[in-house]
Amino acid sequence: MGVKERRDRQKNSLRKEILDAARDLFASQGYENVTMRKVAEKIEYSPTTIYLHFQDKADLMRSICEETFDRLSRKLEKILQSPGDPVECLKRGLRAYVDFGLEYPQHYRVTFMTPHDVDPDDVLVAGSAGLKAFSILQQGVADCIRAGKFPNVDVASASQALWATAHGITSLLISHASFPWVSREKLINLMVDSMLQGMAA
Amino acid sequence: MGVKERRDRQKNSLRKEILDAARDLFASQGYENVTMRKVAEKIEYSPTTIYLHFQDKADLMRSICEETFDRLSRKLEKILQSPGDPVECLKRGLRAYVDFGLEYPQHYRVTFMTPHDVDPDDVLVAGSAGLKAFSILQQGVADCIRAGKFPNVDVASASQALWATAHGITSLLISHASFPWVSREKLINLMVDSMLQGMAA
DNA sequence: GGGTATACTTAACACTGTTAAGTAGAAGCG
DNA sequence: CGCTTCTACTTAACAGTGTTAAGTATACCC
Repeated sequence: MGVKERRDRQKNSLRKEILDAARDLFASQGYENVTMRKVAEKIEYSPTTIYLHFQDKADLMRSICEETFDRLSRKLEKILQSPGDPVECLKRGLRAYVDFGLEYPQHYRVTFMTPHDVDPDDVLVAGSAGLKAFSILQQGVADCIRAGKFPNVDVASASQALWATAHGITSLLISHASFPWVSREKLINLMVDSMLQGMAA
Repeated sequence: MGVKERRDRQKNSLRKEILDAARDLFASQGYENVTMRKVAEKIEYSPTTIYLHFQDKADLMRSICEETFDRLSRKLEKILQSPGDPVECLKRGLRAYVDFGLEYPQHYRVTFMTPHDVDPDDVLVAGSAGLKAFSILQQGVADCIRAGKFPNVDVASASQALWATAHGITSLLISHASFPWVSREKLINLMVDSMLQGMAA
């Protein structure tokens, strides 16, 4: 019964084609400026074919964001589980977070800069890819606390504050790219260092 | 020649009616979910009438955001020019910034969480209302530096870092409202205090 | 009162995401 | 082989969007 398998393979390969085309378009033109018809034209199928593989436009974008954010999660895991001072690891993790956001601004925008929870059902589903990355950061914070590096703060507060810090600079650099920022390096260092120092106090 | 004046008055009053209707709708339903036809229906005019007073939908929203952010600017001016420790003033200013964003999430979203500068011409125009508020904060930072409170940091770096800090928590609370945040109070205090402490070090 | 400017509306365009209905062809089965 | 059924896909259409061009009634000016 290899027939069904071949069919599945074909179906999957078209799904991948759609994802590839959409990823390109979303990254270069932004979610709102990409139409289903544009994606369809790029893969040389009719627009409705996409709906055989994805529920709607948002679902298509979500799939792509999940892929991309999985890469961030893996990178963060590697960084935060590396040996050495946990605070130093955390610092490197936060930097990696910002770098990632700036490397995939469109994905970051859709995942973290767009309101997500009108529907209280899919709260967990909606930003799940992004929230997984956060939970890894949180684990890094927990390591620091366990090592006695952050007295007087709890895991939740500290990790949320550090997330908001990294998100603040990431999202502002994305939304106001042509603002006369000081050196990105300097800014990130100042923020991350100050915040980590605040946790350590 | 009071005729033209009366006409102007009438024209202005319709403009105000449009602004009032649109402000309501934008605040309650969000920019994307408000259509020109909805605004028109609310003021009981035809949709095209709006275009006699505003260039397009974005222009309408921009006018409203400018109004709203002007109120923030005035509030920040009052806070930052009040007597006492400039660092304490700055802290209160940052808190006011976050509170403002949470009070007008839709306005904040459009002004600060949406990319603005595809067109390099209207960089200054686009987020002008919001950027004015930033420049007032920057002045507060300058006061702190002048008072010798922030050694080892320059005005630009410090104010940008503090802006990003306030923006980080504001925008995350807006975009992920149903995330299990720790107490808002606690979070803002932790972030602002840590960052200010970092500047003071 | 006749001509002109003003304020507004109606109709339409080009486009969007999405769905319902239709079609060619392969698969399954006698 | 021949018939039916299922699968992958397309065509046509819907309801809606922001926006513009063309038309209309009314108030103003002389």
